[in-house]
Amino acid sequence: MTVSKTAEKTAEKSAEKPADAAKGRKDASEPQAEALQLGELSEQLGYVLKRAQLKVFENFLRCMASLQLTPAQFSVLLLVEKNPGRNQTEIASTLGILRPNFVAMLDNLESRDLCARIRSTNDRRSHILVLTDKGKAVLARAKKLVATKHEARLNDLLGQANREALIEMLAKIANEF
Amino acid sequence: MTVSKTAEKTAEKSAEKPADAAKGRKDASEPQAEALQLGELSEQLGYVLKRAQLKVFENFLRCMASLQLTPAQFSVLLLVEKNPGRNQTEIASTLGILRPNFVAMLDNLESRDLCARIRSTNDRRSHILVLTDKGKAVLARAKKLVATKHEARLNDLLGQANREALIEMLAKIANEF
DNA sequence: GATAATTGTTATGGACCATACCAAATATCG
DNA sequence: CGATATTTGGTATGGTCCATAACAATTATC
Repeated sequence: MTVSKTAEKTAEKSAEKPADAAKGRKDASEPQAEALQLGELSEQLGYVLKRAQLKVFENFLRCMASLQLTPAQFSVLLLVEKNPGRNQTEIASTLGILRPNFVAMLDNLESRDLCARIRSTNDRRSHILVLTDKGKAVLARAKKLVATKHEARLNDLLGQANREALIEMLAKIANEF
Repeated sequence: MTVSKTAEKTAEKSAEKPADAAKGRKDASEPQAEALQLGELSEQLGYVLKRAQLKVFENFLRCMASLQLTPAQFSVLLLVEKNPGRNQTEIASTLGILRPNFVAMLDNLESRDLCARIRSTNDRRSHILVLTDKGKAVLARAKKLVATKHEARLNDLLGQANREALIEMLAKIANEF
């Protein structure tokens, strides 16, 4: 997933046979044949979007290494904190997670004592989700890490105004595309 | 992966027991308890980025349904066209695809007669990649579809200037984050 | 009260990604 | 030159994420 800093393994030998293999090549201008042309690719929305997303997730994981939280887990904790008393279906579907896939995720968070399933008394089918005390504490630390080490990089890179414009445009795409 | 248009399966019954279950509830103001609060989630770069990326890929696949090209396949064809005479390792690594995973991808494109592997005479280990005539034709049609049905939507949604600014910012993130 | 719908869950398969390993071909260097 | 290391395409394999079908328990519907 590196790539952008490519050119370190493309080597220097191929794609030339005539009018060049007989010259007195020795020192300068040796390692050409490098650096592929991205061409129209760098203008493709999907391409640059995916690339940016991978980089951002990668950085997120590094920032959260001490708390061992993935972006998806972080979003679950955030949503449960903001919406206490909701069941699994509501939280999962809001995040675009299918209920079957949400089970293992919750098993993980619950085993780490970050959140808990509580049988609802209204509807004994559903499990109400809440954050444990530890979950609240971990989420608080996670927020600080994200704000200072992760989101702050966007400001350093784009500036406050551009950062907000970017988020807004992405949200528009996510909602109206 | 839908979500944004949620609220159609969250139902209308939970999270209320006192001071409401005895009223004369009948018509108006019935289905509350809807619409979870996204909260800080909508400001999270990674969250909105991933959401936007999924939407864009989804739309890309719809636009390319007639040609049966995924975003990854399209990027391979674009790169091979722009850089003829390169081998698998070079094309794959430029796209962030690991060589082992690139094999099946090429098998697919080659079986559809869109591109071909040619044993290099310089280095008989490597396979030079080229587009077939059919591959060039399909790519040409794909470009038109992407331009008119896919990228055009960005202009309709954000406007030309914002579209360019967005691509530029995403590229910056992909390269410097 | 019979039937339909919902909730959490399991099982399962596909797509994508990453690592280890291999044979053939080439590069490197004593 | 020849022994060793490196590179290339490939296979095998496992992990993660995503999607569908099916099921028991519970609740809604009529």
